[in-house]
Amino acid sequence: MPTYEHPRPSVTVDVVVFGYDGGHDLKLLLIQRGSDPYQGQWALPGGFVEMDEDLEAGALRELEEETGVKDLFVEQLYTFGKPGRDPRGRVISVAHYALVNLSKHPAAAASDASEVAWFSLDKLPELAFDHAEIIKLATTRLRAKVRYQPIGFELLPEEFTLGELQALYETILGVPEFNKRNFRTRILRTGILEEVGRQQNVAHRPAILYRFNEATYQQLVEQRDSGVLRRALDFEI
Amino acid sequence: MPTYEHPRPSVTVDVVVFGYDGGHDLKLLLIQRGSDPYQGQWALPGGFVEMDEDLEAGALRELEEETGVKDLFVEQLYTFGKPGRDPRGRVISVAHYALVNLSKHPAAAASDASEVAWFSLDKLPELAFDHAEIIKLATTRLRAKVRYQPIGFELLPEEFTLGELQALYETILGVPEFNKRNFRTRILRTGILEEVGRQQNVAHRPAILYRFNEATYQQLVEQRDSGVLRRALDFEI
DNA sequence: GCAAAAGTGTTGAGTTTACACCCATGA
DNA sequence: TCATGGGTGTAAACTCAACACTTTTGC
Repeated sequence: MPTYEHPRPSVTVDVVVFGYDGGHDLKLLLIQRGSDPYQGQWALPGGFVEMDEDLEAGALRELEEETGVKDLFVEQLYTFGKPGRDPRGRVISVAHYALVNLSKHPAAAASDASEVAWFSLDKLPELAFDHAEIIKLATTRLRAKVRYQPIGFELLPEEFTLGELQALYETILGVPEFNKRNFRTRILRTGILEEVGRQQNVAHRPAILYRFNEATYQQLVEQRDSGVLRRALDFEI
Repeated sequence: MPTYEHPRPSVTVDVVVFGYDGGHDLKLLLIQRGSDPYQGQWALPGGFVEMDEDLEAGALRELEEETGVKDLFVEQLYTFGKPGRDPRGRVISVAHYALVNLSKHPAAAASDASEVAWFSLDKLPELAFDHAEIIKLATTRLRAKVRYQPIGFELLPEEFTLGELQALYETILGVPEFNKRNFRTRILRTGILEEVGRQQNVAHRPAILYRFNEATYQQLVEQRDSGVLRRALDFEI
């Protein structure tokens, strides 16, 4: 059965971009739609995938075209394909999420789309299509993932203090504040942080600056994969 | 920009079906391709998605058409879209994985495809397209997921003993054997098992039969979502 | 000296691991 | 009575959570 006998849906790639600037909330990058459907409404950056590009590459391309933001961590999230989710016809969207540190990637500049802005994750505007649902799933995934994989580091500058790291975790997970002592012990125990210096010119004891050590992390992952199952299972729930 | 201005890729849904029959290995359901490309080679069940059907529904439809297997747990896995993964042109595959207990769903009967068979997961034939890669990802996901979500129950009959459950976990995770005492304590502590009787006619002390209690599980999930974060984070690695 | 945030010691409660043992059944 | 798998008691090792305390800086 050759391909051309089949009706073909359109395929888009959309990106949920989380940004962090050290504050007490996560930001989300949205664009204002310049044309119908949903003209004038806010939506996720994204667009139709090209015939000769990988999905992730398409996501990054659309993101740069529409918002000017590039060079960030991106990962596939889920594919949304319910018939009727787009009034133009059958459109299947391969959704991605991305993480970015706002101090490295300054204010997104528009080009394709009429407007681009960062919104606080808990003060989002009304969204086009099923994008609210996509964002909800991305948020859930981010919260789950940050607890067992060091993706949080993508949201921080190259060098950071343990206080900053802890504030980030509290922000992502939305918990009030957890015990400093125990947070430090846990993070440092993993060995994935590397000391790189000390804070300067702060009106308190200067904190040690750390950097994420990817090599050590990879070692840990391999150790785990190649046996030595610490706990057989863990219905943490 | 209306949809029809864009070139459209084809979209397929493929399913990695894991089966378990109580033995010491997991099985995988494959079909032998009846036409080119890859004619005669083994491949995942799947096919082109219809214009008016949901992705998951398409996966289940193709699965039933090609193998006769139906009524099983299915979940989206990942979308594979590298250009060149299908010699017919741009084909994007939304891969799913499914779990099935072989005693409930007897030998798959062919219809569309020329042949259908269950293979042991560690003795797979050469596979068409990038299906080996898809299976690898599905296996990784299954192993990860079974450790924190009770999906294992989909692979067992309605009622089962703790011994059977433990054997299943050992099979999925590929570990030699873990401590009986501790496995039992952990599973029972969660409260998601419900006693339903006792084994009959076995040449040893009859085991208690259990059933998975979905209601209790849902309660646990809600408890977790609505606060009471037991551990703030857990770089288990 | 004071405020502010960094960083540390410690202890009781709780959890995990490991091993040894007893139990009920059919053959 | 034996073999087989089901099921339990428990103690030492370890981990977690919580709290109070000391340190270092700029002003």
